[in-house]
Amino acid sequence: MAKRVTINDVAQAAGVSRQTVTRAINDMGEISEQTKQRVLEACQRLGYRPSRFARNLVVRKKTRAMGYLVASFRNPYFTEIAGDLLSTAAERGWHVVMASTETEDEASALDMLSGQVDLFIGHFGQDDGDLVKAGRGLPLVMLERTGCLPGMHSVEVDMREGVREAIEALRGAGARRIGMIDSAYSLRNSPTYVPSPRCGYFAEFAGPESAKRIAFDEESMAGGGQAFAELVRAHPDMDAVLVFNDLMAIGAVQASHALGIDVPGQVRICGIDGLTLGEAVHPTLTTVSIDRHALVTNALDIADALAAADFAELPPMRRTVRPRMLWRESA
Amino acid sequence: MAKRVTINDVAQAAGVSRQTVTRAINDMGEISEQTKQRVLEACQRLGYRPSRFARNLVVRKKTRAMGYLVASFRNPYFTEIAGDLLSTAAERGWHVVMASTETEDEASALDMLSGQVDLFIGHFGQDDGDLVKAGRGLPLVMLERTGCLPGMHSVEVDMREGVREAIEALRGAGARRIGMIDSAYSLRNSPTYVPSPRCGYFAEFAGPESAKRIAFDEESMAGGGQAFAELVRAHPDMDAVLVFNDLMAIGAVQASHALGIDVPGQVRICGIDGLTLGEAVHPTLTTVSIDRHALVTNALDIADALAAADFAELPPMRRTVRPRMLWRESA
DNA sequence: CTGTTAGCGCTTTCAT
DNA sequence: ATGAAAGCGCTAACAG
Repeated sequence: MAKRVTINDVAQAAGVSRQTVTRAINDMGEISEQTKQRVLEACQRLGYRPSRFARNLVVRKKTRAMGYLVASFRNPYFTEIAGDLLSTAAERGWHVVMASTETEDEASALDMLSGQVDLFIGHFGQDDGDLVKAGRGLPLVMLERTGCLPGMHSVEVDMREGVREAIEALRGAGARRIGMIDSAYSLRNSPTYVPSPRCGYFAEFAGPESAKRIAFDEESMAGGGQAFAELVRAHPDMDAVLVFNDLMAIGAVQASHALGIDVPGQVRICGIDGLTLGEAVHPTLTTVSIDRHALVTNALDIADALAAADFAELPPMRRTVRPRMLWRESA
Repeated sequence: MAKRVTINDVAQAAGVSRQTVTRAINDMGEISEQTKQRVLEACQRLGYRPSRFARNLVVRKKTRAMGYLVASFRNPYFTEIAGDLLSTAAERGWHVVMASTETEDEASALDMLSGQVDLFIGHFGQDDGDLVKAGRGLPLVMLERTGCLPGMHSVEVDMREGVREAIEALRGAGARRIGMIDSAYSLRNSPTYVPSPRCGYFAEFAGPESAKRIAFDEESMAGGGQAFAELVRAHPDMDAVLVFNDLMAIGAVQASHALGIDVPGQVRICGIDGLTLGEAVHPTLTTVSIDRHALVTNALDIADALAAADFAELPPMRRTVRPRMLWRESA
């Protein structure tokens, strides 16, 4: 590996001092146009690139950076959050370094980014201990989950309340035999299916006999369609279904056409998330809407608080966002 | 602004030297468990966070970072590219700092990131000059566009060929009076609508009389639906329409239901992009598909080449990706 | 207008 | 097992 071209090399080549080189490349004035050109020409010739680390080290202006772990780029729920986070973070003077945990595991993503950022934000799935270790002890702002270790902060979504409201609303609309389509996400970490928290709340509020009407599949439109077909076949009398997320719910709505099932006449479908995309299907998707903007804003408030304390370990901060029913056509 | 807590402060507080602190916080061994604990406790107490800049400055391992400007998080085309870029970049040892240019303009995004990254990648819209200036002369890898200034590299998509093929295919399927739905994006920078390049190719291949059958609207499903309605009203005899992108095309397909127009029987609809989402509508969307993965891979090849040259100014590199028809049901 | 001096905060030798 | 010295590459503050 050839030695790096530094400001000294350029200074020497141009026959000036380092300081003059600095003045030229940052056009700071106090330099004659002639020498400036000579210096810039030397930079060009030597292929000089200033070290961003050296510069940031010496410049007082503190640049704050957060690492954001994106769970999936295939689910608009996460990309909408990413977009919101990016623009809001920029407004508040944050840089956002992103990593995808779709292919890579969370720990290695944290590990990779730990030298580049001041804190992490994301929807985390791994164990608390692994996370702080991989993150080199940097603060973590956890979305839709609570952590128990020091340095872990969180923005929760009160999904228990959301599910309760949805079940109640479906009942109010006349539904009697409600089913649920759950995510098979747990299969990624465990050999056997474990109901998601959302599914747990469903069981809690929909009553014990409804626990039979549960199907699970991968978190995609196709998965949702699949599970819906399965559920309808096994329980022809089912008159409503709560779906783990909108992506799967949209798949269920699509599948209903192929299966010749009238929605909401025969079966009511209710998703969770509140995606805009839910308006693109027929019938449009009724859903438990999560306020993504509030989620992001709360997370950034925590980030700002941490920054104000120079990222020292602070007592855990917790915020909660309350979802609300978004009544459209499918239920 | 309180002075930053440095390694020296910790060393002093723990009654050891800086090096010992380094050993403790990076668990490097050659240190007694006892002093290590004492040092870590002091770190905790003082709220010490190592400076990532100082560390990166002195560590030999070079970390490479790219700035990626995302045009929109509301169009899956861009988020799919983002996801692909993120995972591929991680594999190749790159960090990706992202900024959204949906709310912020490109120049200020570049300016903001210029101190944090080694090069930029993105779908750029602004003038070459503004871009290099805002990017502080860092190399730019432009997606679906060519730049003329030194330091600008690009991965083009041969959309002229793509549109030619689409028009030909529509003609081959029997279409005679083809229209186009264009993006109104130009209105963002100019006071009056300017046809996009895609629309230019359309005019070139669809013949002069088709130039009357052009409508434009914002790049969204709603915009596509709007434009489709407008076009159908003005030209009831139109038998096919090429749409600027899949998002708008999906909107057009949705609108066709409301308008009672049979697709493809009455009007054939062909999008551009090749989104997976095109399979979620009925009828599924025929489209000119762009290989996003190839786009990203080519961009990263260029990035790697630049990194290999320590980001010195290299002669412009250009790659081209060829789109291909993806024949589904809507045309 | 240009050069000199003095660090930024950390890790790497190399002693001890 | 610990400490001292020597920078990493750059810019701020002052001289001249």
